[in-house]
Amino acid sequence: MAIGTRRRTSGQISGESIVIEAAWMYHHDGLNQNEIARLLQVSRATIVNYLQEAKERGFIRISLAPEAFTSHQLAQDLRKKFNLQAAFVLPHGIGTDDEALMRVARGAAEWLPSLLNMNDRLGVAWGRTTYEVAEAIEQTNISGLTVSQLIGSMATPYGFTAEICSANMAQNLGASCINLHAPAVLSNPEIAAQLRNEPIIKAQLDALSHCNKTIFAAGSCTPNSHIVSSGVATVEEVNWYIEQGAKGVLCGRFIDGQGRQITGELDERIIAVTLDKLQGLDMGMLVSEGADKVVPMLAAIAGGYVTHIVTSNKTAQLMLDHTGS
Amino acid sequence: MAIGTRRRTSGQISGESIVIEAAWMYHHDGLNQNEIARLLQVSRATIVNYLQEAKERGFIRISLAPEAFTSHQLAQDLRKKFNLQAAFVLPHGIGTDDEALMRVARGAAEWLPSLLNMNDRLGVAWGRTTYEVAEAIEQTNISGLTVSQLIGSMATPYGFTAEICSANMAQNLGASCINLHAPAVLSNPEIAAQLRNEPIIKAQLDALSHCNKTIFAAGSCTPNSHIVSSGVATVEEVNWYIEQGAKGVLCGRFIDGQGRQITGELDERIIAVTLDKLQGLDMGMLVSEGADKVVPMLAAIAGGYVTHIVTSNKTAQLMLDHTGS
DNA sequence: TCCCATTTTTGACAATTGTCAGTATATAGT
DNA sequence: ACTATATACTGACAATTGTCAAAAATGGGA
Repeated sequence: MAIGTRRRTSGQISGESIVIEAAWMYHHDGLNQNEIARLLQVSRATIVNYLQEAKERGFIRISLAPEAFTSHQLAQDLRKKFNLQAAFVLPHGIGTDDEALMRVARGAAEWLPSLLNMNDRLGVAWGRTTYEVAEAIEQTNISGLTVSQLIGSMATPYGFTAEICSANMAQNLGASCINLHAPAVLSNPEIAAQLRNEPIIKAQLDALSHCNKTIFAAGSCTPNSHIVSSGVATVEEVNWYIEQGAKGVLCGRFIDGQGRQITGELDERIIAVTLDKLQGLDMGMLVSEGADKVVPMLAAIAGGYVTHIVTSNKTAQLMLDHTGS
Repeated sequence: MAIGTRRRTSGQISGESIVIEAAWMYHHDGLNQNEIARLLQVSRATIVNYLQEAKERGFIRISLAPEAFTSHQLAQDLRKKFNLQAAFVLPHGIGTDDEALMRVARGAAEWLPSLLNMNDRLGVAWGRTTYEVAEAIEQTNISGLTVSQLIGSMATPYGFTAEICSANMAQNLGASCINLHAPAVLSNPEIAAQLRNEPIIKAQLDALSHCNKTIFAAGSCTPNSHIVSSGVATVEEVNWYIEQGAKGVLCGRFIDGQGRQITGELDERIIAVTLDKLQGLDMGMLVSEGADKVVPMLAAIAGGYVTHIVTSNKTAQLMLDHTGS
């Protein structure tokens, strides 16, 4: 058998089988490379190559068990204090805040597939965090899953759009994707209303109403935050919302400290899901990280949009320590 | 932050967080132990300890991607020839047949959880193979899953019973378990009939009828096979069934080359699911390995009990080469 | 406060794994 | 049949990881 699968003497087909064989022996049988080399009658260096090929081709999957991040004290505390189904708390690490955000995104990417079932309809928001989560998801295949884009697209300096967020996520989850083929913000309420009534857009917005799970980030609500730099709102508009008591941004909508939507002129011009559709779903996964996100996150939780949370231990601690405004 | 999570200066809680941190840095960030040691300000040997602790506590999961075993030529050929949903073909390896069986069992254990959805009802057969599969499943949690025992128990020289097979599997899948609290074989048909009518047993047998997925092995049908040594049937009984054209054994029932059940006196005395309940389900996973299992496996497939198959490349090749009886 | 049992960490050494330039084998083109 | 080119493999050396006995730190009792 071993000789029959020698690579040199074979085509491509059994050629890959010896790679799998080596990977199995190494990772399951716990043999070391010398033993495997002897058994398969090749040099040890070749085994190194086989193992690398197995890694590159994605045959070998290394993941950290979700329990490690949901079971420790900080995660439990979060879960209890905010009445969540589960909290996933990653080490913040010693790096920059940006590195911590990447960690949180990768953590969410690893956790998300295990929370999805066949035939779920997942709504996906837009933002740096969401984009990184989508990118970091490893290829899986959840049968019958549908991914929907919760907010229209913006041309941004960041180089990723809401469409790319949802499309990437759908791609990596093996899901079908419903995009919103519309800009997020229009210049006046009338054209926005017209667009919402276009059959194509109407159908897409309708599909959003039937999402049973969502993933989103909490946006901070300050004149120098993402909502302004991405061009969704002007500084004046944001200041107006702040005056009305806005504490955070969710899918392009402003919310107060209790998570209630604050409606203003801007809301008439936005093409996005309405917040009432996001309350009380089977799952609402809030993925955010950073001191500036604490208040928006608490607001989102208060509004009943959140059942699962992914953040770092640093941010989690700030959330627990936060004394209600 | 790093200093705050130092182990020496803390209780147990943040003590485990540094273990997770090290594991994350190593496996996700791709740092080596020296870099991690420097960043966390401990010696490299300590990092080794942390990583081992993470491994032991199951924080780190290494698995081989199912695609590696379902996508290559042999698996595709099996799938097409026998009209299966999927085939999972593992390397037989250079070891003994017993080692190959263990591999196949572990392969099935790794594949099974990804084929189960919430609220499934999984029927579990009995045998060495089934036992090893159950043992090898890593702890997961499939919500609402129910595991049912397809055949009553036997006291065997092997030290495992049908109850242990299903209980272990349920345990490791985080499922609830319906056991059949009855012996597999009784001394006469009358007492078997009485037992089947006992309310408790009746309810349990009834539950079996509602399984939508099953996992089982094909038993060979010869005087020196498992079915005799386990005490289910005598040599005389097996010989009688062979004369009637029996080619294999499934859940204690004899089947011919087309997978049709051959009924005899013994069937009256057995407490087990009836084979018609196992046909055309959402999933029927056949896990078997060895040259002597080829004919029984083909019979089981012909009978429509099988949608998924797990075996070795050696056995798979024999199945493909087999020229009809 | 000091001491002792236990746990955690460490440094030095051993074993394993990764790299890379060079060699062997297969494949395609004339 | 004979090169040219690409692909797969190997040996020697470098880097990383694992082991283990000894040292440091912890946490209770006297």
